[in-house]
Amino acid sequence: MGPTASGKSTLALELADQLPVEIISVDSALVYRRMDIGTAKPSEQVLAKYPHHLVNIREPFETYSVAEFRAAALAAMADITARGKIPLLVGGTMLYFKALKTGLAEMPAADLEVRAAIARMASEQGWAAVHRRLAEVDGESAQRIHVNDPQRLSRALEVYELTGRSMTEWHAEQQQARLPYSCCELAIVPPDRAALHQLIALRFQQMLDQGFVDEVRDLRLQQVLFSDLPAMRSVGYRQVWRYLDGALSYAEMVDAAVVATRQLAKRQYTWLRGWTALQQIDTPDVGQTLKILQSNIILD
RNA sequence: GGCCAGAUAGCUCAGUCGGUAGAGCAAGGGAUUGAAAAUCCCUGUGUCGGUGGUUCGAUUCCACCUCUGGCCA
Repeated sequence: MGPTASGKSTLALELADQLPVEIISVDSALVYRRMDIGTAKPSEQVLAKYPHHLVNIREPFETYSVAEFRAAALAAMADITARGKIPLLVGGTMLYFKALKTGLAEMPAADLEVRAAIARMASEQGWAAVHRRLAEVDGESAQRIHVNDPQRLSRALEVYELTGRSMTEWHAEQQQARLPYSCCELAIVPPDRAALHQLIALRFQQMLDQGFVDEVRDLRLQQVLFSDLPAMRSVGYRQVWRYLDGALSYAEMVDAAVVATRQLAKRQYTWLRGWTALQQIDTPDVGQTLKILQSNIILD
């Protein structure tokens, strides 16, 4: 684990050179095909040499979810271990790691029709009305979820509409998932935030040099995409989209994208600070990482 | 060189009829259960350009200076 631009991918490849591992990507953006430059996806050559699971498995107009990730990751882990290898989970989508570690309640998947109905209610009566409605059917969730958080309000009400039971009830029933593996939970946590910020700006400039704007332009030409698709809301893609719409100048786009990346990194730090049983390293150092893995008896 | 406008938070700017100031953005902290690179919540930020004057009291009024922009020469 680790914040964006901390060197996770490179470290993973170096580990793969020395250990019998297969990489499973834990990343909500790498799942999308044709979103390569802006997601800092490993090159085709690298992907060919080092098999990556859960990369390039969706079209940009499709959705993905933490539940789909969890199921696919568990399947990949079973497959990899059955072949006598070690799964190496690498990525920065902390909710996915969390779901893998502690499981998910057995609630139904998203339902587009119900979501549309809730969105209609919100546009007609406001999100405060949705919040009041949620309070009627699931007081605990209504208390937990802020009135201004449309995404969570919508989901909580959606679960009730779909099942007639509150999200709170579903959560209460959830059983602790135990992964049938011994795990080493390791994060790269760069101690110098300012240095990481510099790296983030540098990396975005490199993405632009590699033709990131053209990548987004081509996506818009080739597929029917909307700015509110999850894929197009990703860091960088959202800002380039607005630039191509003429809503931002080039300089504004660059600035906004770098800012959004910094803010992503900050949220990742927050996840990591609260992570229990976390091994931490300052830099993506292979030697140090191998030592930590050995002392955790992961390796024989 | 002259005239005009400006100088206030990291940035863009508002404001104080004279009682030492506040928005947005940035930043920092937090939340996070099928959209999570998402979506939210909380919190500061300060020699109010410098020096003098008037005043009980000046960031606010006055003078000079410095810098920036515009116009004129």
